[in-house]
Amino acid sequence: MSRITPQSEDFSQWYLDIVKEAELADYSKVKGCMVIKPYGYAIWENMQKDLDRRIKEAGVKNVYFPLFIPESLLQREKDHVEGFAPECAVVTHGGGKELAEKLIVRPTSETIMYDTFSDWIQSYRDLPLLINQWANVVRWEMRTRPFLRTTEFLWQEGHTVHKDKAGADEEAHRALNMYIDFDRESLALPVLTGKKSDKEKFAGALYTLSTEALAKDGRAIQAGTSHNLGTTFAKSFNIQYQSEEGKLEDVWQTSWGVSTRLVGTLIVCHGDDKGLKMPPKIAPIQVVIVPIFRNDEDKTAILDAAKQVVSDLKNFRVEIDNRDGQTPGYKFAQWEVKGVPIRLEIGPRDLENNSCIVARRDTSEKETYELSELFTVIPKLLDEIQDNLYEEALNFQKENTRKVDSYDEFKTVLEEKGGFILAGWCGSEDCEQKIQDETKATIRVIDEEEHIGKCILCGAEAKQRVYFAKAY
RNA sequence: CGGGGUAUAGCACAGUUGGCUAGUGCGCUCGGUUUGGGACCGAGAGGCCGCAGGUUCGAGUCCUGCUACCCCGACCA
Repeated sequence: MSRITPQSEDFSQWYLDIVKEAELADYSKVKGCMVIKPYGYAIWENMQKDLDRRIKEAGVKNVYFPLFIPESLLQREKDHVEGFAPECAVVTHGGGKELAEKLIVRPTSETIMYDTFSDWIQSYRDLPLLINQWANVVRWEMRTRPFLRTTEFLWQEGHTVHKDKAGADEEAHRALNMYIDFDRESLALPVLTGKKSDKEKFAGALYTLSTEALAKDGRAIQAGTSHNLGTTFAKSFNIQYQSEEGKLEDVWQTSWGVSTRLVGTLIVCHGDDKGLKMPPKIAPIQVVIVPIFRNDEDKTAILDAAKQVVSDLKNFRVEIDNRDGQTPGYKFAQWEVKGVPIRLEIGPRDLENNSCIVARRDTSEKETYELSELFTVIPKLLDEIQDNLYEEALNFQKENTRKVDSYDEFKTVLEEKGGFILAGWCGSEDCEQKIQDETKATIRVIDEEEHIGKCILCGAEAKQRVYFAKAY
């Protein structure tokens, strides 16, 4: 097995090495698409389970809508279609004949869902409508990278319908907070949150809220978004309800989602030169046992001890690596690439003392424990590792978030350090665009809506204070 | 769509001014020695050299035309 390129040498190559060496995914024969392998899929599956629980706790029901969207339906909302048309895959033939109406492979499901929502909703008693879908979507992006940007990706899209702005605002923020909690508690990821600028918001939305993580190469990565769609789609898709007063009113809507990009986010935020570091909460394997033996007697005794450990830790995801033909050193390295939080080494020396070696992936520390105390030690250690990963990521984020007062300083920090840069902004799209053209940095989120200070580019009174960064 | 590159075994690559039998490392199979930080020895299996033409006694190698993929931009979860 080849070694991994160090992060400092070529981050992009390092990333691709991890995806390959940790057996997360392969390139597929279909351009821009990937084959997600069992280990990579298991990570996504664990995220899915965790998030699905949170979604259901909020009273949101799962549904499934078709993959194909009739072209006319997608075109119903002007801003939305302008945003998505260039990246749509289109089906023109079916049953050997040219279709009377082209079908768009969904880039997102607003249009096809909302056309149906207009039938589902008549009265204020039908609201709020809280719907979620786990699905695949296709966006024909020009440049792709496994997990971080693929032509086809898996995601969760929540779609809710409310009586008024207050209802939609509340839901958009509830979803955002759900993502913040999920990122923190399960993925051990600290995120920056806030509103997007108008230029960066979702096509057709009133406003977009975002969670932004910071990769170890200093670039921002959008982890999740939550949109207040206002009444835009209500008007295009004719979704109205009769209020208590008997009047017809437009509904207010939200949509929110996270994707398989989160798997890539884990890699770029937690990974090191040895490979991936999986947060215990969503690690496919939380503890791996590597038995070490010279002969068959040792092997039998050690495997028996290992099986006892598995049963002591039956509430955890524990695996015994009893493969023949690989040396322990090889196995150690391989499980480190895959980011397994805890490794147990059990050999003849340990067995004599009824003990084993416990190695942490996050700190590389090794300690010896009695076999009989593992059932109390391991759960504690897993929590500790989960917390430690969050702390490390948080420190990194803090160290790489800087405030600047001038454009020169902005450019210097961006070039030399990267990370999030806090700066004043006059609110004009011209300045935003110009900064992007000159530096490649974009506004990730708005920090303060009202701000006293100057726009770093034009020097006018700043309306807002925003976080800039180069982004994935 | 611009700029750069690559195409040879599952993967990473070498293959000279054309030369006869297609190479190396990793991985894989078998046998043995090993096993506490990516083991070693030996024996094997595995190829339409991206596709189509052309030049030549002879093409992986030279010429022409395709096609695909990768990297850097523009677009974006």
